[in-house]
Amino acid sequence: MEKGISQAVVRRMPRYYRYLRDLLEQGVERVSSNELSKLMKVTASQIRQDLNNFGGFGQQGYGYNVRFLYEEIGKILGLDQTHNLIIIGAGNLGQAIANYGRFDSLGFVTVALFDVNPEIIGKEVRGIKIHALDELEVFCQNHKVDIAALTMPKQSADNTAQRLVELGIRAIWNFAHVDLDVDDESVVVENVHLSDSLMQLSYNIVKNKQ
Amino acid sequence: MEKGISQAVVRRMPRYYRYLRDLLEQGVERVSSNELSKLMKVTASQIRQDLNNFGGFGQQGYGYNVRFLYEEIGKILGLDQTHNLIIIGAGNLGQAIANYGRFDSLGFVTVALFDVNPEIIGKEVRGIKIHALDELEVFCQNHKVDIAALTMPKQSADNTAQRLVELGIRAIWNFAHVDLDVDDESVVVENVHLSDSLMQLSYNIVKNKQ
DNA sequence: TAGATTGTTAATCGATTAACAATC
DNA sequence: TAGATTGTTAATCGATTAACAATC
Repeated sequence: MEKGISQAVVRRMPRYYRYLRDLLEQGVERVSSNELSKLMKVTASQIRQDLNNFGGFGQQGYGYNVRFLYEEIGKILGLDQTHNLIIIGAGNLGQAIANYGRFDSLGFVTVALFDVNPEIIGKEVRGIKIHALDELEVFCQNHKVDIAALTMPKQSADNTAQRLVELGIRAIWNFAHVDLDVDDESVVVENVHLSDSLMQLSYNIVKNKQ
Repeated sequence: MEKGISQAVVRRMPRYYRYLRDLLEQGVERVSSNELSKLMKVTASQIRQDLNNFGGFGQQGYGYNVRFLYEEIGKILGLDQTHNLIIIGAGNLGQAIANYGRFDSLGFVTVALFDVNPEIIGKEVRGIKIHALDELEVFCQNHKVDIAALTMPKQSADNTAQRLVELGIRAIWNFAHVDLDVDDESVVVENVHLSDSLMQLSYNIVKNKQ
């Protein structure tokens, strides 16, 4: 359907979504690309171009209806459906994600955690059970699982990713800091390399100092 | 010094750094842009262009010395110096960062956590004390603090960022999902919007399904 | 209708890739 | 020296911005 939309555009959509929710909460009914551009510090041109990749959501002479646009972007981002999430690696980061309620309100529901540490297997995080990693196959065969968050050491990430692909997972949200080697085109991989981000920060500090 | 280098290039540097460390650990001494390009799945041209923004690290007919290049990129990223980090918001995510030993080995040392919750103030995470947020000013005046990680609810993020800027902090690593309004050009802001990343993932799942 | 603002085409800008002379 | 591979310039590609006709 919407083919060939660049990831540069896609990456900006959540940000629009965020600003529109704020406007909505403030009771603002309509917004022009110009007003939004001032708020978001991007060009009005970019906003109109970005949105028109997905359809004409505005009206000449009026602008955009905030609620309508908010909901449309929600649909574009797939937030109108529920995504079941499992978390592999129930360490601090895994538990942080499991505990983060906001993801639920966006439709991302954590259904299980997995770990290899016998001391935490069987325990619960916010009512969600920590399973043994060995049970991954059985669990995935018996539950609908859309997304797996990998919050585990990088040594076993590649192997686990492979198992997940074979189990027909749709997407991997990878926090392990390797670049996963997933050939299967139908599996979406999104990397969050926190240390890369910290290094970029550090680069900019050093640059600023000069 | 190195002026006008685009963030697109900077963002790729940590990735080079990662691959070079892997090569180093494997005992590889030299690598050509062509070999590296196959490994990293980028063009050799891009590698050479990227690196030459910072200087000529290679040698015609030979390629790049892995150890030398690794160390040079480390310097470019400011990893040859220690950065002191404070974490504001000692919830799951804050504690996950404090517990993550790898940052230490990159020279990012967590020196304190802050929170408003009296139940956790005074406790420790990996030997690092959780302070009352009220003590922020006193702490920063008495310790060298380079980076503040904001792992707190978005409601108070703007206000806290302002306090940090006034305290002369160098950089803010922002996990609160607002776009911080920091005017001061000398303060580096790096945003990590986990929910944005999850929405991008979700977009790509929906797109793939069609 | 007149004014406002979109949707969309055209122009510009920047980033990526290709090519090749320089040189180890 | 000959072969290999960089550093760098030129060509291409894609993304952003500007402009404006369409239209509410």
